[in-house]
Amino acid sequence: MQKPTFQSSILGWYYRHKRDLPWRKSNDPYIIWLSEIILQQTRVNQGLPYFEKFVKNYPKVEDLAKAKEDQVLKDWEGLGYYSRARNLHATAKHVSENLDGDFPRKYDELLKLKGVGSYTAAAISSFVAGEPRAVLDGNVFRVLSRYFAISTPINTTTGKKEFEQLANKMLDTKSPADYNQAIMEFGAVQCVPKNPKCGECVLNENCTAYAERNVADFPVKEKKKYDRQRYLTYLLINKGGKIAVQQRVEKDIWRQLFQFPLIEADALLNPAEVIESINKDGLLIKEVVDLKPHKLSHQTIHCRIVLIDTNKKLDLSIAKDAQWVAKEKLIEYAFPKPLRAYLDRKQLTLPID
DNA sequence: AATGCGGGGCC
DNA sequence: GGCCCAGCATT
Repeated sequence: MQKPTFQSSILGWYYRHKRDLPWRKSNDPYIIWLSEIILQQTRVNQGLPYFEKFVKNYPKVEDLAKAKEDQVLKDWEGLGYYSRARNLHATAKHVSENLDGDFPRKYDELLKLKGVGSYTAAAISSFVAGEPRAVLDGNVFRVLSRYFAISTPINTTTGKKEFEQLANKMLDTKSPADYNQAIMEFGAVQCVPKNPKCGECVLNENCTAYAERNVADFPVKEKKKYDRQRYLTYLLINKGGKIAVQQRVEKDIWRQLFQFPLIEADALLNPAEVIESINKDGLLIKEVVDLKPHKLSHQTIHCRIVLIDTNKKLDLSIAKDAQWVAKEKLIEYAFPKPLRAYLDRKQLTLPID
């Protein structure tokens, strides 16, 4: 039985090598929850500044509950997976209004919250209440699949079930908080996806994949690949110093973020096609800028910005539901990454007019 | 059971 | 260019 060895080795490694991360200083379920939502599918270094920002701007759950949704989105701008921010806000309101501000600590209660799944519920309940629930994230999948040389694909239902059982079996129920932190930290720092230094690993004596010299083959994952190409021609319409801005509402990427009126088609539109498609004369196209293709995990977005001058009398149907925002106020809106990057660059050079 | 959802860093 | 990351919700 190698379970005690596994546990003590990984815990010992953790106490020697753990990084100094701010959320580890807290035992407040609200603070831990903030960090966990931010870190979903996100590397620690990328999430860190956002965590600091949210703790500073919203020190208590009531502060987050009171905030305007668009402000929460603005604070989340650039972090991606924006449904996390919407669920974050909804849950803060729920806890503040229905639970008397008392943030849940038990696994079953946490699981009911929007945006909290089995991983996050296990993490919070074990960290703040010592509940013996094993976390199962990308790190744990990797460590366990290598240690036991398990070939079941981790992104299948059977794989998830098998690893969940194994993870709970390996859990050190005497110190679930430290053990959960330890195995994730171990995966993030030592048992890394590419080129792990197995020669100096505290688990290498009993690691099956290392013994078989096929560490790189784990974890096994069924790959599904397709890369959708999308073409967004944005109309940056300037009417007397104000810019047409609209909010995305459809169930699609960047929902609830802001943008300029756009035409999505099978290709980017050239200026003549833009004029034709909005069916207006008297527009002055001043500039056309193509952005570097923006790669998401599942699609590549090709963006073109067409700068257009118009006048007060012209009523463009494409900007019908838009609000007209002064250039200097654009900074207050949460934009998708490529548009924010464009606006930031523009800011450095010359005004948008 | 499968799919969609962001952005960044690494190789 | 592909892979992966302190996953979750929806269908």
